[in-house]
Amino acid sequence: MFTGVLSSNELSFTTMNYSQHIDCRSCVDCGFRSPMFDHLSHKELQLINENRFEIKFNKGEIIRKQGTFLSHVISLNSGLAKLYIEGLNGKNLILRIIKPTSFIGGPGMYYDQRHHYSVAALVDTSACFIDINIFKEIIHSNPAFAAEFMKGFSINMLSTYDRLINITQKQIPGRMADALLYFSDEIYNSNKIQSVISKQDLADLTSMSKDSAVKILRAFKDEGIISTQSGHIEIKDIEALIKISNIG
Amino acid sequence: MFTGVLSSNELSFTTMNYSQHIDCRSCVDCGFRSPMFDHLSHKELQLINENRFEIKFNKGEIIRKQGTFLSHVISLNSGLAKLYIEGLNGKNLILRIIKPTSFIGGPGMYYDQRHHYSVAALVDTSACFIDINIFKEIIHSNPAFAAEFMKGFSINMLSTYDRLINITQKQIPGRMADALLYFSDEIYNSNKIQSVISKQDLADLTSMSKDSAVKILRAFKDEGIISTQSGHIEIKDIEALIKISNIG
DNA sequence: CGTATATATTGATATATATCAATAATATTT
DNA sequence: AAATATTATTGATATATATCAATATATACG
Repeated sequence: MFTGVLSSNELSFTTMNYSQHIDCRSCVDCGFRSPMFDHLSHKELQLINENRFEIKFNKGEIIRKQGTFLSHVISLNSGLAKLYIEGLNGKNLILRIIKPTSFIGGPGMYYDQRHHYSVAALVDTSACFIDINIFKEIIHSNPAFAAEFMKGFSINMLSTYDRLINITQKQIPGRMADALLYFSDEIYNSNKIQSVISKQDLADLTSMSKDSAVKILRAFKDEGIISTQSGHIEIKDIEALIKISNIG
Repeated sequence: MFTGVLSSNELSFTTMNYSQHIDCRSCVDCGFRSPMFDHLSHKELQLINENRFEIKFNKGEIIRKQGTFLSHVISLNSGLAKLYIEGLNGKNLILRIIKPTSFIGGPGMYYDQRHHYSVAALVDTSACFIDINIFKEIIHSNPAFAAEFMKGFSINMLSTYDRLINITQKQIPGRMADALLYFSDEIYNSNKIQSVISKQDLADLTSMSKDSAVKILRAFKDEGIISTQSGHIEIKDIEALIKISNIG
C-alpha cells in the first residue's frame, strides 16, 4: 500500500530543495508540519515524532486509496496532491487540492476506520504518516488541540457544502471560474496555474466532461480572461472571472 | 428568532399524542432524547436538563435560519423537519430530513458559531435546545461522548459525500429513485411517503426542477413502480427502484 | 360558501451539456 | 530518435433537463 522511500532515519546529503527533498528530523522543531500541531506540548510532539514516518511519493502515485484501512493521518510536507472521491462508472470528483502543510484526517477516523476518498500526488510529494491511535490519544487529552482538529474538520465540511451548491446550482462557466479562482486564491496564490493540473483534473473538479472543460477554457481565452502557454493557464482578468463566478 | 411555545415548565393536560405534544420533564429519563445522550452520566444529564428548553414549532416554521448565531444545539423530540442549504438565486438544496430523535449540531459549532443551513418543520415539531457552551463543556470532559459526537459528525460528512456523488453523477431517474428509497429506508421505514413532502421538496432533495420531479414521478407511476393517492406516494416495486438507483 | 392563493400537472419548446469521431499535440518508452 | 501511448482540441450531433405557458387541483381565508 505504501510506495516511495522511507527516509526519516536516513541522512540526506543532497542539495536542499524544499519542494521535493525533505527529511524531517523531529516534529518538535519541524518547519513543514501542519499549523495544527502548534497547539501541542514538547512532550506530545515527541510522542508524535516517535510514531510517524515520512514517505516520498512520485508524481501520479496514490497516497491514500479509497476503501482501505485508515491506520494513519497525514501531514503533507511538500508537493501537491488531489483529494478525490472515486464515484460511479469510473468518474472521479476532486474534493480539494492538498498543499503543504495541510493535515488530512478523514470522516472514517471516528466512524469505520476506512478511507472514503483517495489522495494522489500531482507532483513529487512528501508526507508524514502519524499513527491514528497516538493521534486520537492526544486529541482526547488536549482540549485545545481537539478544538483545532474539530475546526479543521468543520472547514472541510463547509467547503464540501460549497462544492455541493456551486456544482449543482451553477452552470459550466461559473463552475470553471470557481475552479480557476480556487487555484489562484487558495493553492498557488498566483494568477498562474501550473501545467500539472490536467484538463481532466479541471473537469473532475467542476463535475463536467473533459471536452466541456476544454471548450469553456477556449472561450475564456478568446475573451481575453485567461491565456495559455504549454499547459499553464494564466489568469489575465480576475475581475471578469469573479463576475462569471457570481452570475453562476 | 425562536418561534413556538416554550413549554418545558408547563403541565400538559392534553391527551397524549407523541407525534405532537411532548413535555419533557427531565433529560435524565427522557424517552425522546437522541441516543447520543446515553453516554452521559446522571450528573451530566442533569446539567444539560438545566440548560435546555423545549420549543414547539408549527408546520412550515423555521427552526434554524442559515446565517444566524449558533447558540444552541438541537435534539428533535417529535415531528419531522427538512435541513437545507439556501443556495443561489433562491434555490434550496435539502441535505437531509430530520426525524426524532436526531441530534443537530452543525459545522459552525467549532468554526464561526453560525448556522450554515436552515431547518424547517415539515409537520408540527418539538425540539429541545441545549446551550452550546454547556454542550461543549461536556464534550471536552467526556471522551466517550466526544467520540460519539465525532461519529455523528462524520456520518453527516459521509452522507454529504454521498449526496455529492449521487447528484453530480446520476441523472434524474436515478436521483429520484435515491430520494424515494431514502424516505422508505431511513425516514418512514415504510413504502408510503407522506404528503407533507411536496414536489418542491423532492426537487430540492434531488437537485432538479419541480417540473422534472413531477414528470419522473409520473413516469414511475406509468411503469407501476409507484402509486399516488392524494399527495401520498406509495412504492410498489422497490426492486425496480433499486435497479434504477444503481444504473444511475 | 365562494374567492383567493398556493401547489400540481402537462405538453411544447429552448438550452446546456455530453458524447462522438477525427485529428493534433505532448509525453513516455524503447 | 523512432515508436507508442497519453492527453488535448475541435466541430457535429445527440440527449437530458430546464423553462415556459396554460390549465387543473387543492388549500387557506374571510
